[in-house]
Amino acid sequence: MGRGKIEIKRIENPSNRHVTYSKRRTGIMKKAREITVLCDAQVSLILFASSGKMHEYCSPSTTLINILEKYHKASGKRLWDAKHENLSNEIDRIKKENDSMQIELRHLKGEDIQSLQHRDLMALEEALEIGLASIRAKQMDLLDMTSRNWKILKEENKELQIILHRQELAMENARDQIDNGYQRAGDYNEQVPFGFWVQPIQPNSQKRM
Amino acid sequence: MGRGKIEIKRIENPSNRHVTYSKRRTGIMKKAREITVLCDAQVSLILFASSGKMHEYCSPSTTLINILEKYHKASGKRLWDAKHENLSNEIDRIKKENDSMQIELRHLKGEDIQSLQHRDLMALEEALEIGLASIRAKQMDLLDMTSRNWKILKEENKELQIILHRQELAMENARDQIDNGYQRAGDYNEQVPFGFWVQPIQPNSQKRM
DNA sequence: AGCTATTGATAACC
DNA sequence: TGGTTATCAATAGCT
Repeated sequence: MGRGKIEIKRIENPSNRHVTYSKRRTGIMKKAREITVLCDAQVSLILFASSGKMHEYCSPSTTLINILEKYHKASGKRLWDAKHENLSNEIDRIKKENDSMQIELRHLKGEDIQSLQHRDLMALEEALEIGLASIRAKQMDLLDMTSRNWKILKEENKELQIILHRQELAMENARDQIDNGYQRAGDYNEQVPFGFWVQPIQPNSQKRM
Repeated sequence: MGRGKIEIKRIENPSNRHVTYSKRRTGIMKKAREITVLCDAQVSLILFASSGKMHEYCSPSTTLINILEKYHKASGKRLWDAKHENLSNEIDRIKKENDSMQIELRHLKGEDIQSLQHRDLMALEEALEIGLASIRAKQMDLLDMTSRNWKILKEENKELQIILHRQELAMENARDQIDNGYQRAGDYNEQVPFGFWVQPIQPNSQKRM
C-alpha cells in the first residue's frame, strides 16, 4: 500500500516513524468513523504515539465512559479500582436493606401477608399493638396538655374579668368625682392607678410546656 | 476500495451490514496492530457491533487499564471519577429513601414520636388500625382453617373407630367359628371381608384447602 | 466463507 | 508538516 511493500516491524528512523504514525493514525481514525456509520457500531479508539501524544476517537452516539461500562459488562474484567467496587457493594447492601424494610413496612400495613405463618402474624400483631398503644398514649398526653392549657386559659380569663371589673369601678369613681366638681389638670388615665390596667396575657397557650 | 464505491452511510440491509462489519473489523484491528508495531504506539480499540457483540484490541506492551490511566492524565477528563460520582449520588438517593423508611418504621412501632403533631398521630393510628385489622383477619382465616381441619380429623377418627369396632366384631365372630370346630384351610384374613380393613387416613390435615 | 475487480490507503519522495 | 503518485491493501459485490 505504497511505493513499496514494507515489513510490519518497528520503523527505526524516528522521523519516518512519526510520519508514518501521523498518516496511519488519520487512516485508522477514518476507518473507525466509517465502521461506526456504515455498520451502526460503537467504537472507542485511543492512540498514544511513542512521543506520548494522545489521540482518540469515540463514536458520536456514545461516550468513552459508556463504552467502558459496556466493556465492563461484556468482558467481566474489572477496570475500576477497589473504590469503585466498594461503592457498588455498598449500593447492593443498601438496596437489600431497603427491600427488607419495604417488606416490613408492607407487613405492618397489613399488605402482602398471604404467605405469612401464624408465628409471624403474632409478632406483627404484637408490634402493631405496641405501636398503637404508644401512639394513643402520646395522643392522650397531647389531650391532657390541651385541657390543662384550657384550664389555665380559663383562670386567666377569670382574673382578667376581675381586673376589668375593678377598672370599671375605678373609672366610675373618677367620673363621679369629676361630676361632683372636683377639678384638676390631667385626664382619666392619670387618675387610674397604673397597676389596674390590663396587661396583655400570653397568647397561644397550646405551646406551653 | 471494492467492486464499487460506497457512500459512507448506514447500510440498511442487516445481512450486508453484518458482513461489512466483520470485514472492516478485521481490517481496522489489523491496522491497529500494524501501527502499534511500526510506530511503537500504544493503542486501545474497542468495538461494539449493533448486535451488542464486543471486540477489542489492545497493544501488547500495555493493558486497557494502563491506557485509560494515561488517557486520564493526558486528557484531564475524569473517567471513573464521573462514574464514582454517579454511584455516590445513587448511594445518597437510596440512603435518603432508607432513612425515611426507617423513620416511618419507627413511627409505626411507636418510637420517636415525641415531635409528632396531632395530625401525624391520627394518620399513624389509622394506618396501625388498618394493619392490625388485616393481620387479625388473616389470623382468623388461619384459625378457621385449623378448626375446620380439626373437625374433619375428628370425623375421620369417628369413622375409623366404627370400622375398628366392626373388625373386632368380625374377628370375634371368626374366632368363635374356629372354636366351634368350623375348620377350613386359610387364616383370619380370608374370613374378614376386605372392605372392613382400615384404610390409611390422609396425614397433615393442616395442609388441606 | 472465498474471489477479484475496484477503490482506498499509504510509502517514498518532494 | 502538506502534497503527489506509484504501488500495495482493503474490501464491495458476488458466489
